[in-house]
Amino acid sequence: MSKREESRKYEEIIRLALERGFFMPSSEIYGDAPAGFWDYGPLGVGLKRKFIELWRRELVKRDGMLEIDGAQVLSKKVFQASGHLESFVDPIARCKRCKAIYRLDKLIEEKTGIHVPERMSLEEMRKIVKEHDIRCGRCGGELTEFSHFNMMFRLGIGVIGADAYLRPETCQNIFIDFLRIYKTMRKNLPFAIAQVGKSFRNEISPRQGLLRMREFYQAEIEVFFNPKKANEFPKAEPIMDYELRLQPIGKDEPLEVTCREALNSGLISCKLIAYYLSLIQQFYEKAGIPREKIRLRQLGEDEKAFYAVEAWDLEVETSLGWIELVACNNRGTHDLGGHQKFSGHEMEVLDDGEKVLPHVFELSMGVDRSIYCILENALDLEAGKPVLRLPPHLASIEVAVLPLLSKEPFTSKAREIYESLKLEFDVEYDDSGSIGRRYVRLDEIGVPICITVDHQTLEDNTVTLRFRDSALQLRADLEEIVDILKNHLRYSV
RNA sequence: GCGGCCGUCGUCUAGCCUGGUAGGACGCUGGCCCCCCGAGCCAGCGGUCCCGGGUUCAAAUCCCGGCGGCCGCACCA
Repeated sequence: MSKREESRKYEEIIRLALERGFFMPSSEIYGDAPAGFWDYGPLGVGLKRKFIELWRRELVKRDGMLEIDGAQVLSKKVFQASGHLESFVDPIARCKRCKAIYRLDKLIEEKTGIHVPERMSLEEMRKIVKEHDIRCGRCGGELTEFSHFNMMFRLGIGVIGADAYLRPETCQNIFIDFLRIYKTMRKNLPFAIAQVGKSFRNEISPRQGLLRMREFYQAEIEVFFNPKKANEFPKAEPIMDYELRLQPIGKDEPLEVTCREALNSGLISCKLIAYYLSLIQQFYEKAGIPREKIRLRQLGEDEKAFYAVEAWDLEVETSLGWIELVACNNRGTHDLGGHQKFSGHEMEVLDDGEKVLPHVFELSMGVDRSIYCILENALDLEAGKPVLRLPPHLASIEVAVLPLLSKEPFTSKAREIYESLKLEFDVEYDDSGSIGRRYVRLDEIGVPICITVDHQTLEDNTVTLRFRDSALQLRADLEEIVDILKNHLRYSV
């Protein structure tokens, strides 16, 4: 694909999204609409719901996870304990003269070569700036307004305006609810808690549509386990021959290695992690992303989040490069340990008579980014007219019912079929314009099957089924329609 | 946040330089036609010209500020 064709793909997705109602900028009719906020339209909602249903099926249900739905506003202490108040932060300074804003740590490292650790105080940085006479790189002005920019949205609760924050990741609910869930849901280690919901990050410069938003959906899974038993994991046996696409630190390309090989060679630290990496890779294959466009890239020390011990990013290749869709982190005891310390509640649990503070392995998925990647992957521009080749089980509209001619008795018969299907399937009725025009329009929004009422229907109660991906047509008796649809639209494994 | 380019019906765009009634294509709606892959004909709908301010008799057009978009830099726990 040429560079021009690549950028065209992104533009085509945006055009399709705006023109057909997948998603749109929020507050777009007002001039002061801030960047990084997007609304899902009718077709986007359907796609997102089905994507999340697939996640629920292939991860939550498959693995017997518990699911919660937590508050988006959490107290200040939650983020003291999680480290976000201190670490989810960039040190910045401003030029007195030209008002340019600099990342202080980056500026110091660039000018002096001094490595600035995460925890260096503003005072220390101010001292270094003074000693080395670091000035504005643009105009040579003096640096001022040393401060931390925290990327969490701060809120004031109630009349006194008590400090609270919109969660920057959904998983903190899982950690702070862990104790009650453990005590009430009768689970033993290892087990997982899942949650899908909104998170909020005050990005400095959000760009590229659904790929970087200030308000976005995450679907997160936190697996609690005893670190001593991370290799005693019978569930992993059936996937030991499954081939992961791993890209370890220092490699430029992913390797196809079975879980068994990855474990034997020490690429992956334990069976538990190999198992969950397999589940997440399989999930994206089932969402229609070709294997060769998926990789699990290991993150080095400089790239990992402040809480991560071992980190793999599931990435998908698009016209815009490799996009990070899922952060797979071993968070160790960072979170339960932090909450134990700050709340005073003991988070240790009994495992075979032994008290352990569970370790946590997470699969933190970006839903909106995934939706973009699925759309881009599905969009076929080769045919001259765009065709959205979504997996049938992700299509917002599953079936369209069309009278061949927009007149009686075809329309009544088609409406009758539409009425009989609309509660069980996501169906649309369309009688506008010519049949060819309707097929093209329905292809563009990814409807996998059309049912056409034609002359023969009136004689023998059969209809034409027309398939999006092949453009093939076949006749079917109305009696068997429901079975055919169910078969074509079900999750394929 | 910085620099460059840009912002006009749902979409793509002409008009901007050189100020004077916002035009086209596609789409959409209705009708005719009665049609299996964007047919044709007729009629119609659709625009705070991104927002605010300034200059002017007059601003889509010129100037300033803001917001947004794209590209590059930076950022992306």
